[in-house]
Amino acid sequence: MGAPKQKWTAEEEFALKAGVAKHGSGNWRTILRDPEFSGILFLRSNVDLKDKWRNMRVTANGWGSREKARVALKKSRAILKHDDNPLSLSTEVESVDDELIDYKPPEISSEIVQITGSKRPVSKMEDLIIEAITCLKDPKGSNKTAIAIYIEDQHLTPPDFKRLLSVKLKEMTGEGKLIKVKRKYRMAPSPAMVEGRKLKASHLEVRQKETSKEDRDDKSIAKLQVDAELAWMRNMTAQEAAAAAAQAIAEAEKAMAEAEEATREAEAAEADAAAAQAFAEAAMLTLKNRNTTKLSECSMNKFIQIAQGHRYHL
DNA sequence: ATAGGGTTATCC
DNA sequence: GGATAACCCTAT
Repeated sequence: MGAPKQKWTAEEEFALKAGVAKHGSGNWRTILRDPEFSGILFLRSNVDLKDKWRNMRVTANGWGSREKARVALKKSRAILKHDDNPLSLSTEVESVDDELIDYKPPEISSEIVQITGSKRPVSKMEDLIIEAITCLKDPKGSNKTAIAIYIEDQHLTPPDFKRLLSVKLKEMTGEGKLIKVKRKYRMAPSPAMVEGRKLKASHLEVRQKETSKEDRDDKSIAKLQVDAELAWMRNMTAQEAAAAAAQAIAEAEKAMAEAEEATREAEAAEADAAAAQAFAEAAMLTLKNRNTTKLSECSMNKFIQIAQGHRYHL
């Protein structure tokens, strides 16, 4: 009753080879995060990549199977123990890498960890579905189309994505991970949810504080636009996200004040754009200066979308 | 997070 | 039923 085996496509294999060529064997997570490959390998986890690479390298050689390869390796290790020349093994092993692909050792890249404007890589379809349902937060559940649109919005997806989604939804429903009522899917209840409600309740206090602040006079279109974004933030469920948002709002309002200052001399339309951009920048700065891993997936996605909406990129 | 041993599904 | 590929488990 387990999940059906998902065979690797030629395209996926190619992407894996290219990924190893670029980042080196062993840097599976890095390969997965690379926008160049994430679109193709988005269904695979880092462990999947590792396992596949193992399979590929054993079949690429004379050894027909992993078992034989393992035995052969043990043998050569045993020989090494009594051998005066340790190089005999190392050359042999290195050639394995070189034969399969133009393998480049990982170089120290000084690239800053970047969350670019492009879609984020992920590992598994199941995670994507859970993320979509959670973020859509429809109490009655979300239908397949809504889930598909959400995921396609956030991530690069292959042509047969909808079919894969259908298969996975059915599977997860069968496993009891999802509840399906009238073509709508929602998360199956779990003990952890009790905790979630408490967090949501405590967040209400944060929300009300913010609301009073926003009710200030302001007819600027930019302000309204920002309010819409703030409205979303007030709906965030995760406590961490609420904390981050509160700080982002503080930053944004400061930025707004400055932007409005500029409005007096500039054209109104220009000012709106500047204010909106200032907001995105402030929100992004706030996020960057925080431990972003603590943020919920939903909030991160939404922030990225806001930034993209303002054509602002990290 | 990765490596490697172990297990299961699938194909012949 | 064995070989293989995909998946799982666990130590580091």
